[in-house]
Amino acid sequence: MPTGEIEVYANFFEILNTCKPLPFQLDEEEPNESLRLKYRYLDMRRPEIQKIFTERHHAYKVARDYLTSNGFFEFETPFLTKSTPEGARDFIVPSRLNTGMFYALPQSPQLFKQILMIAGFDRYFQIVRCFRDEDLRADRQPEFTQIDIEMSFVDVDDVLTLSEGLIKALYQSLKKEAVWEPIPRMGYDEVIESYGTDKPDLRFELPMTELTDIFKGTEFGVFKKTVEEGGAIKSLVLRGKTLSRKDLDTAVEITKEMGAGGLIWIRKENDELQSPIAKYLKDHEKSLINDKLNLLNGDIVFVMADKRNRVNEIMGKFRLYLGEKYGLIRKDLFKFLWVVDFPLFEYSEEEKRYVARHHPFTSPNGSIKDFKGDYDTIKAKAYDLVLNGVEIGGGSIRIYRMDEQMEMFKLLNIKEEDAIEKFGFLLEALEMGAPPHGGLAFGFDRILMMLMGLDSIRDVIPFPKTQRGTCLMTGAPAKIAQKQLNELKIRVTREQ
RNA sequence: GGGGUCGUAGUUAAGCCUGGUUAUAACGCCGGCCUGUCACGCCGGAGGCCGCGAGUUCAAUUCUCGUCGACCCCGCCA
Repeated sequence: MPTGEIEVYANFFEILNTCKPLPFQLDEEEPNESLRLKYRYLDMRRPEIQKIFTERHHAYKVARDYLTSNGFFEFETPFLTKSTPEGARDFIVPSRLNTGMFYALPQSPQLFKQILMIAGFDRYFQIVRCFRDEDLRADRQPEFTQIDIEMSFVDVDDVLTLSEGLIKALYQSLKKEAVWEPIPRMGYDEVIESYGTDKPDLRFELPMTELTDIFKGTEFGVFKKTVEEGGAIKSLVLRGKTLSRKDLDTAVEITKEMGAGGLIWIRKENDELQSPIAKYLKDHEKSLINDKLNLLNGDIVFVMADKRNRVNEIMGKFRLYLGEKYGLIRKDLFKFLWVVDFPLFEYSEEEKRYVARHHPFTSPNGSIKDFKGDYDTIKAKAYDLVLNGVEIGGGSIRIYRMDEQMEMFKLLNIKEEDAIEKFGFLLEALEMGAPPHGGLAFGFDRILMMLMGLDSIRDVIPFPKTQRGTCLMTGAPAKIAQKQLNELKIRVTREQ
């Protein structure tokens, strides 16, 4: 007892097991992570870790209760399934009974849940492991858990409303705090133009303001060129902070490291705009900048000019840098945001073609048959839920008609025979009275991590992998016996 | 594939920048003492290929390069 107030008088005792000195002490400072992972069972005895996993347990229950009470049925879908093109790299499992053939572990149960809609179970959910063979990050593991949801006869609004109820229930369970106002929604285009990313951290303001129009007739070479070439000139205004000349130079340097051609700063002091490019700025330009940005003395404006998507991308990163460096981020806040109206397609530099931004079963806004050939502007009925700059969920309304789905494959340059080979079962099912349907999936581990205020997804996973995808406790992955390889008719041609 | 941080007793750290005595501390471990413990106390002790391998140097824990491992980031993650 921590209080030391209770004493036990024993009449008899028996030692059930003994304990060697532990490789690290549980009540002292945390040992380094590799030791914690090697002896995960000892690490997990610590009260902080016990708390994490009891909370995780409660969160499963909250999700199951919420979805069950909303008429959802829980299913299990196969882990040994078929590799699908597009998307993340699959984990592969060789088949012994079918030599030379391979299963793939699912990146998500996407097609199965659509099939379940066609099977007449109008509301499906599953708390399911997903597998993606990509490089790891602080918030990414090769196997992770999703709360996967699919509903029939719904549109975007229905899915968002239902999902919002779930996230609020989880929030309440984890934060022990009553729930807040509706989660705001923003269109993808607006989010990108304001924050330069599709997952903005709204714990601080600092949106970008576009100044391109102001510089229509500028004499400053870089800006002039940008305007002529159809680029964008955008600004961030840092208020109430004092920056030295060195701070400003550092800021310029940072953006260059991020890939910017350059960054201009303008400072308002004594009602004057100071800047390295002040001499190129005409009076009316200065006053337009001043008015548009409502500048006060002491404000610092950072201006970048480049191709539009480049400015957005780099200023988005720079915004985060400023937020972090100048303490603008309110760490105590939880700022949710629905990002809606994603583009249907995006151009893949690697493949030199347009690919589905979400996945190839995502419904466009309207009929695909109205597509006029402009891959860049067509929107999808796809949405993401963002929390403090991290994507914690996403989904879409699906295509539910065979002809539309085939058209989609055509636009993605996927040959008909390939489509049939890969997804024939889905296409066939779509022809047998498939209802309109859609859904989403939450990243369960990420939600737990965020709401518990932890920095790593590994902290909320009982037996996580290291950044190189190994398990320090079991030693996986490992070589297998020659006999096993023989049974599978697999030969290893090159070892590490 | 690329960039970065870290690696010193069982554990957590200091020392390294600026190379040179016996590599320091706390906790843990071992032994002794203590008849009311409960973060016990007191006394004593053991414990180190300073991740590994090269190089520079009269001399490397310290400087350089490589390598292995953990972590962070870029690419990648529909």
